[in-house]
Amino acid sequence: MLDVNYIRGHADLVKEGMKNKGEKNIDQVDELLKTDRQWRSLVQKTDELRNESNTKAKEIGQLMGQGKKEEAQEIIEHTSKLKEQIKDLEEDLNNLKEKRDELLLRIPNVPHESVPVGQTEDDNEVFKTWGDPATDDWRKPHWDLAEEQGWIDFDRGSKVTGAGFPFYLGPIAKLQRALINYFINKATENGYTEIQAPYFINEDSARGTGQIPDKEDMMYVIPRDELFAIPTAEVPVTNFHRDEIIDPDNLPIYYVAYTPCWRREAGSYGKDVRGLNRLHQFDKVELVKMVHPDTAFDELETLREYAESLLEELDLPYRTLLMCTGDMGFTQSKKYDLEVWSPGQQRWLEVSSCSNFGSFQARRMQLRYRNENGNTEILHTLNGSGLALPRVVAAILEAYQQEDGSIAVPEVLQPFMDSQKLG
RNA sequence: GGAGAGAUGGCUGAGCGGUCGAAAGCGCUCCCCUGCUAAGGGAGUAUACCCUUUAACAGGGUAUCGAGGGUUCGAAUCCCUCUCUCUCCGCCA
Repeated sequence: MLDVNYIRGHADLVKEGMKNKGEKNIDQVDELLKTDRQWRSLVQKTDELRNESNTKAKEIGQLMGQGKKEEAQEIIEHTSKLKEQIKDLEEDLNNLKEKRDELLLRIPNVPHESVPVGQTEDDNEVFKTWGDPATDDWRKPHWDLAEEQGWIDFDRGSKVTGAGFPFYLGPIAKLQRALINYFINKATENGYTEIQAPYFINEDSARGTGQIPDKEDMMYVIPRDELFAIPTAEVPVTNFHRDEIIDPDNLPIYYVAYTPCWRREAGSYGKDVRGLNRLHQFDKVELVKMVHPDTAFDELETLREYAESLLEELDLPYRTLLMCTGDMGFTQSKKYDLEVWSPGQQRWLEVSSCSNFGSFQARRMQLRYRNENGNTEILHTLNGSGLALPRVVAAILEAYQQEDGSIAVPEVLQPFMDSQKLG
């Protein structure tokens, strides 16, 4: 959520940002400002009446204390009318406030000036390419490899749960465990605090990070207990400090969390969902940062570089995209995507998304710090995958397959696998 | 799941219908005194929003004593609902 004060002063910038993000209801800004004006004038009126009522109530208290009951009674008659007026006004006030907040929640974050303006994924900027994407065509796609060996069982996953919930067996299960360990160890060596988070979240948390109201269809719901299965560790971990005021000495805060992630992925089809490309449940190691506003964009660069270093150490060719305004989503002000090269499929697969949300998430969740002057200020939040497992597994299977049909284990994972070969 | 107790400011903890945004203590900040690793004195010390005003400060008002609703001229105090915490029993990795 944006700062209303900011919108009041920069309505044009907000509208332009919405237009660039491909939002349709740009009129909402004007509607918001109108509602905000109405709300404020009513606040003023209501506060005045409340003031009068409070003053009279105190007088009554004093008169009662002095035993002047009759004088008190006169004032009581007057103030009981006041009370009704206040009640009416409060009802309007609540309605306006609700409408204002509702509109405010539906206005997206403004893209940073360094973000390229564009409409679709074709307008994303290739920020960087690393390694040599192998275009020789003898390599098999990972689903052939894994099913030949009986390492991933999609069919039994479908039987037991449904499509997109595979079983991983033997060497692949171990490989995933190795990746998780490698990712978490590396992150903690780089200053991140390891944190294990709940896998279900309540509605307030979903609203805090912006899954509600924008993206609620992406989540699995547990209606009986009014909970959601987490679509990413970002949600519980960022909400960890919700409604808190952080001591500036403790900034910046870095967390690394491994969790499964659940996403409904409604509307996906075809090659996008083949094999491990897109699942309803997958494992991910997530990085979350809470930082001083002045450092947020520098922190985004170090976050990106850190995520990139993981792919480099795994020796997997990748490219980094700077997402254009139209492709980056509701809550972000700037976002990079890291895509690993899948030689068996001859295509890029997204394995990390590093975003700066500015104060957008933190304002929703009242996540603040105390600045140099002792005043409270909204923190800035960032997060990035480091990394999402299944597509990394897919890339490893494909890129590390040898001519003799065996699959090598990336060097950095060998200590965790006690082996140089899979299987 | 059953029975009971509770939720107050950074912390401890009073208040149980009026002068309470809230005693006291601790902690923290500033000042004074004193002077050697201590003690004493004073002042300040929640958050959000609205208005006025400012370069910044500041001032006025409103709301908030777990959350929401109710009673009342007036609620931290009374009533209802919910959430959470603790104790005991049951169940369980």
